Amino acid sequence: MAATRTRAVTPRSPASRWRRRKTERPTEIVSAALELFVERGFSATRLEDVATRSGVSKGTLYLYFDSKEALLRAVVQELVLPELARAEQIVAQHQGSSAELLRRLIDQWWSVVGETRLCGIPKLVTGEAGNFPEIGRFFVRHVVRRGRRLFAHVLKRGIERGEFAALDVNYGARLLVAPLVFAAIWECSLKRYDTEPYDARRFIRTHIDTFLAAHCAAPAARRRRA
Amino acid sequence: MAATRTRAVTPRSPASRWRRRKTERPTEIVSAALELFVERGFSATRLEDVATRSGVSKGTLYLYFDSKEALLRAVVQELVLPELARAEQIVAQHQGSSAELLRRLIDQWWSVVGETRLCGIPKLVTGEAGNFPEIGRFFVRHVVRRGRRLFAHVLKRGIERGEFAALDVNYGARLLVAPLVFAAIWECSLKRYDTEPYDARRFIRTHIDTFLAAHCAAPAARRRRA
Amino acid sequence: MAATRTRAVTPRSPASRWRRRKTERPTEIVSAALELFVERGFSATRLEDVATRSGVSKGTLYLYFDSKEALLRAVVQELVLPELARAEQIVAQHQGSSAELLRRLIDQWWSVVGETRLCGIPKLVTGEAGNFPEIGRFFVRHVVRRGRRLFAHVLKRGIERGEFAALDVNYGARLLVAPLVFAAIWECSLKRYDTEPYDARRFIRTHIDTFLAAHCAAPAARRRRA
Amino acid sequence: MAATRTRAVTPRSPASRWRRRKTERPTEIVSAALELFVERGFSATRLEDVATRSGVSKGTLYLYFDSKEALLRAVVQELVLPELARAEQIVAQHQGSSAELLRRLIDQWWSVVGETRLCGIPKLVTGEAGNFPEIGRFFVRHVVRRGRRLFAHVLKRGIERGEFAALDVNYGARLLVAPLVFAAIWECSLKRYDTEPYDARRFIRTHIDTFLAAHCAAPAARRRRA
DNA sequence: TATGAATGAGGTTTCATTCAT
DNA sequence: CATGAATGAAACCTCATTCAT
Repeated sequence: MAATRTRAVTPRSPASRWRRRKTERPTEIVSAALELFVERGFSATRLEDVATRSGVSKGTLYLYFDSKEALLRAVVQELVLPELARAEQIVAQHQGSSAELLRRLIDQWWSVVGETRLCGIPKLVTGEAGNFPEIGRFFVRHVVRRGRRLFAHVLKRGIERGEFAALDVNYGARLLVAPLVFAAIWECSLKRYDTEPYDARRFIRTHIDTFLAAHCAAPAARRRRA
Repeated sequence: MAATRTRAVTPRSPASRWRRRKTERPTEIVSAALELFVERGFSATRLEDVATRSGVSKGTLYLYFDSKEALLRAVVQELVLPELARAEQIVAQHQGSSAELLRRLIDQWWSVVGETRLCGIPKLVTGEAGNFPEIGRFFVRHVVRRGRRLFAHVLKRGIERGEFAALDVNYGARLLVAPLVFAAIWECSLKRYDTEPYDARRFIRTHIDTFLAAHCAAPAARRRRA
Repeated sequence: MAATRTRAVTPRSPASRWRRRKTERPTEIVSAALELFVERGFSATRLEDVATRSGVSKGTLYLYFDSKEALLRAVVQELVLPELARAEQIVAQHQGSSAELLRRLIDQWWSVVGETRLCGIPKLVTGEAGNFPEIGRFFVRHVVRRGRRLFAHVLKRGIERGEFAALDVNYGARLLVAPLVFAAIWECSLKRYDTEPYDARRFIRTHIDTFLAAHCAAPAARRRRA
Repeated sequence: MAATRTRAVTPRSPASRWRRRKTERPTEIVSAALELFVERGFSATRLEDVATRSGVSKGTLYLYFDSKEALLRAVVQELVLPELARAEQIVAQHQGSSAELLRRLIDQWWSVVGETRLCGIPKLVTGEAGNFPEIGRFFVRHVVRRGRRLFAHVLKRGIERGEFAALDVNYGARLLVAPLVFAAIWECSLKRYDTEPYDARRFIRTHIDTFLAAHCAAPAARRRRA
């Protein structure tokens, strides 16, 4: 067994180097850092590789970020928060049933997290939270709780509208999020080693179907249990 | 922000330092390694700390493990497989309803994984699978699939006995496992930074209740438990 | 008895420490490495000493050489081959008698090998050939055989011109080289412990005189020189 | 390129272990040490390998030798001196011509040095003399000079008997020894990498033939030169 | 602003030596 | 006498960070 460390790191778009403007630099660096942090983990990622992939020199990184840790912080801050804002907008603008809203929200989640590079964020943050408390605190406060509150809000809306059976929305929201996060972590870690058939979309559909089947107030069978 | 790196590492049993204990040593080392790998991540753990915590010298580690990677491999192999075997035994010996079996299995899972040091294994393995393919392959083959098969087997049993509604047991098993793994990862990563009320047992109960509410075929069977 | 290991290693040119000199660095490092490898042997030489003597830091070595072995390879390649080429040129351009050519060749050999730092190369290579087969193969192919061929060529020339008595030029060439190599090894190993009178030049003259006395075909040719 | 370090070291005669008596132990250890020092060099030889090959434990080595260096010293002392004594006896007892004596001496030398494990002694000693002055001094005083004196004595005998032309016996002796030592070093270092035809006996015969052709007083042609 | 050569602290790994048994 | 588990100093090598250009 040997750590897979020698993978070459190639610049993403060498052709466009000459026309890159300084304002875009930090974004490109953060983007390259995300990819490498996710691929290799924080400690195993060398800043030289981040530099190479973002098409700058090692020294340039320090013009924009004070340290490797600051780069990790920037990754979380700049790439995650905008998506959360968009999700909140969806909720704010939604008109139809709460079940439908939940489905849209979860679909959206998977589209922007599960199927993009953001996919690795959960693995990255949970992995490094112990060593970098500030990252952990920031992520819990500005991402985890904000996301949970969003789901809790939708659940509350559903209960108030008589669509969902009563339940503790705190735990309900956590339960809605858990398989999504699990799927994201799976996607960028062990999935590659598993040969059994797996379709992430179908997994997530099974999840939301199960949740709604259990908690939608409508069917008599369900109400009986509650 | 600074990485929390300088936490002192204290020997677990300083009294037993100078006795030859060839058979016990590897277990102690593996145990210390698990704790540190989980606390700090694989790369960030220094072998010197593993040595200190297990009460041996740096050189002694190499009497038992060829490399840091081999130590990681041993951690997974020696600490996880025995628990899986016990879970399989529970299933093999169970007599009552499948819903009951599912609850017992999940309770057991949380008792031995969620509430012990094993809690950190999922975070550890998913975090390092990318850099150590052999670990990833081993874990998928001998832990993930074996565990999934166990849950799938129980679901199949329930369906055949008319207790559960028909469903794809592959995805059903994955859905059963997901919140458990999520809870374990949460437990040893971000939980410490979240001040909102959270009780893991209750989260897991919400999960299994939801699953059974959605998938139990006969209302009668369900009502009996409630 | 104690190994003489703690000899101080002083930088060769401390003044030039902080100038960027990408092109000169490798040469300086190789040069320092040769000296230390010869003084102490390959294994006993610490890279830190090579760094100190060449006036760079430990890390800088790895900007230019992948490993300690690569450094040994560079030493052989960069310092030996140029001298061989010069010797071949002497042979190609020589006009006079073959005996004269042999004398010139051997004088030259001693001037550039026996009396310079290259003196230690035979000891170094023969000592490490067992542990580093690639070094051994390289040295045999590109140095030993090429040198032997050069001497064999001169012998053949002499025989064809009727200057030398017939002899197997393969063994003749080996016999010409042997005392040269021996003298070089002696020079940098045991000589320092021997108090008896010894003059390397005279030893080598004795050698070539003996060889020519035995193999020159025509007494006339020989007497002319005397 | 990688150092060939992982060669297995196997005990030489595992069957006879139980009947080994303590007086033989040191000899066996010294013998194993010689082989490994020659194969791998002094530094690269691990005492554990010496222990394994001589069929004892690592700790046992220290019952007989104070340190690794002491072992090296013992190797030289115990394996070389007896052979020198035998050579001196040959000279003392010889009756015939000096040329014949020289041939016998050189044949003998090659039989006991060139074609046995002693073959590696020159490489070993010249390689380590720099790091272990005591070894160097011992070897020069008790081996090199004693051997040289032996050859010088034979040359003097030949000159006095009118068999050899006059020559400085100091340099003559050195010249006689040089190709022998060279051949021994070649044998255990670079020879394995050279595919060209080579027969050590023939090389040595060429050497002694050349020497005698040059220095035997008999032929008129030779005397003229002298 | 951007570079990249250079640094040096700190990591993993090796192995001569010790010592309780 | 003999063992071999244990040690810890020291080696090779890495990489976040600096700074002259």
